[in-house]
Amino acid sequence: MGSRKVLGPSEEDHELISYIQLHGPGNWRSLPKNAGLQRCGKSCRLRWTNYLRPDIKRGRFSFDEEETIIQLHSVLGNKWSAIAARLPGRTDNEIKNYWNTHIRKRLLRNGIDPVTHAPRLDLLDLSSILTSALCNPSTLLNLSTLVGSTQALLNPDILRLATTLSSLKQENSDMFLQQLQENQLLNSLLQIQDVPALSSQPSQFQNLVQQVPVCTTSAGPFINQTAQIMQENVKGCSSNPTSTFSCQNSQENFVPSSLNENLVSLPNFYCNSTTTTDPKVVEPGEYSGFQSANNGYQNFSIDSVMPTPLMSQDPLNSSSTYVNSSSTEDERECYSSLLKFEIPESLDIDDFL
DNA sequence: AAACGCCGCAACCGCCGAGGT
DNA sequence: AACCTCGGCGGTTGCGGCGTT
Repeated sequence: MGSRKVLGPSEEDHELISYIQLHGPGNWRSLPKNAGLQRCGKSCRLRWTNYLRPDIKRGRFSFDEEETIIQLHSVLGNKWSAIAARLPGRTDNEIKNYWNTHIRKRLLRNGIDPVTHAPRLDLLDLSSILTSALCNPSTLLNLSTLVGSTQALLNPDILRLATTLSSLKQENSDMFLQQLQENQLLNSLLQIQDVPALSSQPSQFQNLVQQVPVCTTSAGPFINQTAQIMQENVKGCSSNPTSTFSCQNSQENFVPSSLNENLVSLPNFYCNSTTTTDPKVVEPGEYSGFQSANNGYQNFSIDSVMPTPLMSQDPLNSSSTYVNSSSTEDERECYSSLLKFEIPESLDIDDFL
């Protein structure tokens, strides 16, 4: 059993299986001695738990399993054994390998940090750009130049935001800066990415958004629109106070999503940025909690500003903001499917909360 | 067709912490 | 408190498949 890429049980495996079938797994340290195996106990245990166990499920991960892994990983982190406990027939090692070779790479390709499951703003350090450009009047950073030079890497909506902020700064920089600092709009914009925290404390975030007053400067309409959008989003996320994770949709076909119903929503950045003219139609009964609550804002929204998996953050493929509905393999990778998500009933949420 | 490089996967190793004695 | 056993995790290894040159 020492050689790799063993597709079938070796003679040593048969001995191990026979022994465990007779005596049970029991004491792994004494097992190889009792079974006459030239292995350490740990090696036997790993071989058994990762390969020889009769309930091991072989073959490619199903899409449901993949979704479950992503969802559980977003909550549990690298606790592979805990994730494996929720995936019957799959081992922690198998899940870990699959994560590292497939899911992790795909999340990275889509601009999602596989560790935090948050959008990777390091690809576009918007916070530092905006802070530098807007909160430090002495800075002579030409944002337009910067935006132009990085245009190929950026999401169009982010470009629009940056350009708007840049022009507003030029038109009325002092007043806008004052408004910005007073209202902490920037912080609000940046904090919105912390969706788990937002979801768990929607009221605080709503208060923060509602603190944004009506503006009378040239930046006013922009800020008002932003605040309105944020409020729309927050309403969706906070209208169900009993749902810790859920992010309610404003659409009529909203399906309540609470842990009590074994449904767990992905963080908000998994939401579809429905900038397309043909938004995903969610059938009644389908889980729609991942959809953006700001469907009315197709040209500008917080959701569309903040990177999502549906926005290709891949510098090599930044041509489209929309869902890539291409090949079969890519079809599996299409995060639109993540809009529909269900945790198996066996999942004990309380265990890891 | 052969050589080469890349990638996926199964398996292993070292370290560490938890729990029991 | 010290020791032992077990289990978990991150990282690595090595083989085989596949595509490219």
